[in-house]
Amino acid sequence: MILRRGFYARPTVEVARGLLGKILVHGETSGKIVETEAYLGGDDLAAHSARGVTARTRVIFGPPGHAYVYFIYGMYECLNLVAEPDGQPGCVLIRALEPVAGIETMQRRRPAAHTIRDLASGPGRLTLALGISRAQNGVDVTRGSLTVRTPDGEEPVEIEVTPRIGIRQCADWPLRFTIRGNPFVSR
DNA sequence: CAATAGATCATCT
DNA sequence: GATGATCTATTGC
Repeated sequence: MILRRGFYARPTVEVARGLLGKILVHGETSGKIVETEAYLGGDDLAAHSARGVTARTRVIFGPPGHAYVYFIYGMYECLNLVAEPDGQPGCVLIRALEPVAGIETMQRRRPAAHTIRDLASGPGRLTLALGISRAQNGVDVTRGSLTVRTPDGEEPVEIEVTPRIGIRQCADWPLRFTIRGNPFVSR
């Protein structure tokens, strides 16, 4: 089942928690989402949307259920899914996946990864493994080649909450969500 | 094993 | 002109 737009048109934190355990699919490759972070509107200064609408951040303010892909550190791209109703900022950073399908393709795209565990355990890693780039910025994630689905026989997940990684502003806000004990969570 | 430097560029000041 | 929601290779113990 592909997640419908209504799933994303909710508060960002609920979407971030709800995405854990879901399957991110791009072409022949897919992986289970095991780690997310919420980036809010308002006074969350760590979020790209904190300084208002710009050429880069306009998709965060757009309709939910779309991909926000940005380029960072001159080398890597990171994937977010837009939450909140149209007009309100909020997005969820996908930080780590447990590879499910197309593993050989992922290994070809990530020669530096020597174990399955390292294939997609990080924001920059999973975009490389799934072949996601800025070409996917703004695409609709409820249809097309990039989607999120509920797994067959979905199991309940135990969620662990911690501060977000790699930021300076609001560094102690508990907005990082992981599946407790899952070995594919990044370090 | 832990610490750190280097890669490299879009975006905003 | 500085900085950043990172990753990797290399150095040093």
